[in-house]
Amino acid sequence: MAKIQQDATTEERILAAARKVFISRGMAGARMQDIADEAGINKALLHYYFRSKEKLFETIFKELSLQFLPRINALFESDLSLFQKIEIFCAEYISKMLENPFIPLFIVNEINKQPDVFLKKMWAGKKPIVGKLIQQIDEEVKKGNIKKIHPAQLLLNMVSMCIFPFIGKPLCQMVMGINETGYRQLMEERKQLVPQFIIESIRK
Amino acid sequence: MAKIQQDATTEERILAAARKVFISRGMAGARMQDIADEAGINKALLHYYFRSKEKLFETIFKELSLQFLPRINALFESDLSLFQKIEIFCAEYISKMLENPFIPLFIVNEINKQPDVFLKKMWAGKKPIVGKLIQQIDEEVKKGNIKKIHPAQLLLNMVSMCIFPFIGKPLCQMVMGINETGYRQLMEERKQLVPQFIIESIRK
DNA sequence: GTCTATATTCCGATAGAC
DNA sequence: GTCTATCGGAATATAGAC
Repeated sequence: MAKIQQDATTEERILAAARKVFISRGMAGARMQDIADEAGINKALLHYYFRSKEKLFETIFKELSLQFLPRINALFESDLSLFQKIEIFCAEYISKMLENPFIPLFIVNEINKQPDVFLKKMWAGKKPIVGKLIQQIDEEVKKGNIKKIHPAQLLLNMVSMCIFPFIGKPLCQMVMGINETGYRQLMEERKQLVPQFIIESIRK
Repeated sequence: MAKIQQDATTEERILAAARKVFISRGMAGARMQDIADEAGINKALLHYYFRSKEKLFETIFKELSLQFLPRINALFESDLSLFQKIEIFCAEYISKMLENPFIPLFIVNEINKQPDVFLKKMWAGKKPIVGKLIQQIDEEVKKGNIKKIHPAQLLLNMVSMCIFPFIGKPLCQMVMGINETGYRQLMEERKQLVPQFIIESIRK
């Protein structure tokens, strides 16, 4: 059942296969045999390229969980206005997740399984920088431009509305009774709708 | 490492232990040995009471995922106003999750691992009934009481803001740099804040 | 009902030929 | 680099004594 592109190098084929299997089954549920089958190679070759299942997982997790961090940090630390940051964040983030709807659940899930050392090992101190954004929210409140709100709550609302619909995708589809197309339409709409929703709720 | 109450029956001790282990590690990550240790009994007894790991998991998953369904359906199908339903749902749901912060991720995660047959087997047709709530939103829009919004989007916003902060708990704590107490305070605040936030965003 | 001991299957990892 | 064959351990499940 090898579905990975045949023209890629072996290492690239392994990575693509590992990405697919780890995302859909998680570290504990993934099998090296499945990854090998998916890559169209032998199990032993996995260990030749990556010493162990853990090392392979580490590679994939780092890649997936850190891929958007530079862009997010650049956005949040930029000199754009608060409203502009909200609009851009929602639109970009939802677009990215539409390309790969199962990545957020994969990441959140693995983080929860290893609350302690995990992140220090995987992220080595890297994390989203929200200081300036928080400060901007506080300033807008003080200036009287928006309603009084705890900055962390506003940030949490924004992130929740962007990410949860992907984390709960199957559940959403079942409850709403919609198919793949209906789901995608809903998500496309949210790129504009979520920022509107947030801005309406905080403006005076 | 038996931490379960000693006065309970063996079956109850097994269920309590299984709940704890399955919630924190998931079906694939859980070990029958861990459940036995947690219950303070022998591995073989698990198979005596529940034929297999799968049967035991099924019992726990059904119990946890269906426990709030009757109350939610009763609320959504009631004759309360739209705003009352939003207020009660958020307050009750956040309260319940504060007692057991890891249940939502457990459920969402397992659902995603078995998109197809899983729910039919586990829920057997049961699911949240949102028909009347959707209808109420449509009516309020038509009456001109609230802004024009797709009912599914409003529902999705509400559910996202209630559930995601628990699903992403460790991530939230890390990004915000807050401890357990700070996190709980934030969640307590959200019981009032989320309904306010929603109502502000849709009222004209 | 509860235990110890054991069967059985599965899976990550390695050895060694090509 | 890539394969086949196999080791060794871990995990689910069962047998059988008490």
